[in-house]
Amino acid sequence: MSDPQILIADRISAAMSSMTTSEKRVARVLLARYPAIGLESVTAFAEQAEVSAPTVLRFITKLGFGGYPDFRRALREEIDDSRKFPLTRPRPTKIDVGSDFGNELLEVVRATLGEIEPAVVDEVIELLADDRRSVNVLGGDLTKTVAGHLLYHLRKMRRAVFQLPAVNQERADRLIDLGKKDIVILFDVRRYQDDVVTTARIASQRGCTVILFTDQWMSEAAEVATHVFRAKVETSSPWDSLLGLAAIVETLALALDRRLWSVVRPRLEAVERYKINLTSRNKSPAGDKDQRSDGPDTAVFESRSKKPAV
Amino acid sequence: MSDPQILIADRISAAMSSMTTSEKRVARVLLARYPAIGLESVTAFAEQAEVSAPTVLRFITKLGFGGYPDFRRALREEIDDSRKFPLTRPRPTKIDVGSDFGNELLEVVRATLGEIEPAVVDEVIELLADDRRSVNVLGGDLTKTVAGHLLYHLRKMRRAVFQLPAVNQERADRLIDLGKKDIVILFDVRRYQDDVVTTARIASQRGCTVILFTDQWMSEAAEVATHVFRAKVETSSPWDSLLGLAAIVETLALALDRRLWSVVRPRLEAVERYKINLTSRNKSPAGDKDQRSDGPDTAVFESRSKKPAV
DNA sequence: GGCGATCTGTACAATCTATTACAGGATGTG
DNA sequence: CACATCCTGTAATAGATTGTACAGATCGCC
Repeated sequence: MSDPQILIADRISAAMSSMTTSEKRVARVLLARYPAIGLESVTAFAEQAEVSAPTVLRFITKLGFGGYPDFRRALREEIDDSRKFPLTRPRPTKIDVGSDFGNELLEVVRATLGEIEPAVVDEVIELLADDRRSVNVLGGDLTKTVAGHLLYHLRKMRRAVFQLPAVNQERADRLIDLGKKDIVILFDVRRYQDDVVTTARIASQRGCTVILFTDQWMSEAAEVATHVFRAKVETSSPWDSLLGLAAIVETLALALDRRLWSVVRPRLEAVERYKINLTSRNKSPAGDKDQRSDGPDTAVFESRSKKPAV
Repeated sequence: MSDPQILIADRISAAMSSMTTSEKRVARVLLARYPAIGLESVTAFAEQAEVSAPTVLRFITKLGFGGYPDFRRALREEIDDSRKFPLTRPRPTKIDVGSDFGNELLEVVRATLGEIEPAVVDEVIELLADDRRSVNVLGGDLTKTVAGHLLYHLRKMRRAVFQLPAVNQERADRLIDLGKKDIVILFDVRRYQDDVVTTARIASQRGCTVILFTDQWMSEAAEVATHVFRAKVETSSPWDSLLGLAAIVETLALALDRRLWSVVRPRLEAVERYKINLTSRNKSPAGDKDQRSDGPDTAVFESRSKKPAV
C-alpha cells in the first residue's frame, strides 16, 4: 500500500500543473465530490466529469496509480484510515506561512477572535434573529467590502436587510424612517469617517439599536453604540487589514445560521428555485427539479460549448 | 434515493435479529470496517468476513437493497452527504466563539497562504505595476466583496482600475473593448458561476491576461487563466469563508505597495488634497478626471462635527 | 439415530468493467 | 498553409463481477 500519510487529494493538487484541460476537469469533479465519485465505475465517473472513460484512466495513471482498481483501493484505505484515526488526521498544511506578513495576518485573526465577548455575540444574534426588526448596514471607504460580506450573509438568512446609501442625501432620506424596532450596523475603522459617526448619532437618537464594528482604537461612534465589536486591523503593511473584521462577520454568520437553521434551510431552497426560474427563459414557474442549468443569459454569455460532437 | 438521514449502519443494527450466524459475521465485519469494506467487490468482502459471496449477497438483500451495486451506491451517497452537508447532522446549538470555529478560520488563512506560489505573486505584481494595462475586476455572488477589497487597494495605487459590470449586457459591452494589454481579474469559488467562467473564456480569447482567484476545487475558468490563486474556503460552517481570499488580496496589496512605493506615495497625497477640496464648498481648485469621491456632503452629514451633540 | 428444515458453499452464466489500440481533431510552429 | 505534436473520443477485447441454481452440510427435534 502506498504511503497512507499523503492524501490523494494532495497528490491531485500537486499533479495539477501537468494535467491537460480535460484531465483538470476530471480533477475538479473528483475533488468536489471526493472521495465518493472515485468509487464509482470509470464509466460513471467519466460521465459526471463529461469526458470519456480513457481520459479518466489517463488521469489516474498520471497520479501514479497502477490502474483504476488500484486507485479505488487507495481511496478505500484512506476512508478506513480516517475512521481509525479521526484525531491523527493528517495535517498536510505547511507550517510555514511563507512570510512574516502571513504570520501577521494570522495574528490579526487570532487577536480579533480572542477579544470577542461571547455575551455580545449572543445578544447580537438574538437581535438579528428577530424577523420584525429591519437591519441597515453601512460601511466606510475601506470597510464597505466587509459590510458587503455581512450583508451577503444576512440577506441569505433573513428578510428586511438593507444597505444604507453611500450618498448622504439618500441616507438621510432613509434614516428618517428608522425607529426603535430597527437595527443599524456600522463599520468604522481608523481614518474614521465623520459621516459614519454622524449616522451612528442620528440612529441612536431615533432609538435604533446600533451595532458597531470598529478597530482597537474605537471609532467615536462607539459612544452611542449599543453593541461593539473590536477588531485588530494593524499590520506592518501601510494598508490596514480587514481579516479581523471578516472573521467576526463569518463567526456571526455561523452563529446566526445555527440559531435560525430551521428557517434558513427552506428559505435557501426557495431562493434557489426562484433563481432557476429567473435564469430560464419564459418557462412557467414549474421547474423544481434541481437541474444544474448553465444559466442561459445574454447571447454573448451562452452556456458552455462543451460539445465537441461529430 | 433512499432517505439520507437513516444511516446504513443503523439499518444493520435493526435487521441484526433476523440474521443467520454467517450473516451476523458479515454484519460485524462491515460495521468494523465501515464503510470502506462495502465498497470492495462481493468476493473481497466475503473473504474478509470468511464467508462465501452468496452469503454476503443474501445479507445485502435482507437489508432491503436491490442488489450489491445498489448497496454500494447507497454507501457512496452516504459518504457524499457527510462531506457536503456536515450540518445536516445534529449540531450543537451553543456557540463558542474563538475556539473551534476560530481555529478553523485561522486554518483557512494559514492553509491558503501556505499554498501561494511566490513566483505567481511576482508575475502578477509585475503585471499590476504596469501602468499602461487596464485592470478589470469581477466577483461572483459571494466573492464580489473580496473583489471589492482588491479594487479598493488597486484604485488607491494605480490608474485604470475598473469593476466589470454585474449585468451581462453591460459586461459584454465592456469586454469588447479589452485586448492584449488588459488584465482581467476574476473571483470564482464553489457554486461556480457560469457567467464568470464565460467571461474568463471571452477575455482569454481576446488576448487578455486572466488572473483567477478560486478555491481548492478550481473553477473551470482556471482552464484559460494565465495566473491562478487558490484559497481554502471550506470550514465546518455551511457558509464558505472568504478569509483566505482576503488574505491573498492583502498580501498582493502589500507587495504592490512595495513595488510601486515611489509612485503610490505622491498619488495618495494628491488624492487627499482633492478629497479636502471636494468636501469644502464652492472652492475652485484643479479638477482632474479621477472621480471616485466619497460623495458630496449634505447638511445632515456636515463634515468635521466633532461635538457629541446630544 | 433419523428426519426435516434451514443454512451455506460451489459452479456457472450473464452482465458489466477496465483497458488498449487507433483515428479524428485541435493546437501551435515554421 | 502544411506539418508535427499532442489531446481526446470511439470501438473492440480481455477480464472481473454479480447473481442464481443446485447440492452438500448443519442443526434441532422427535
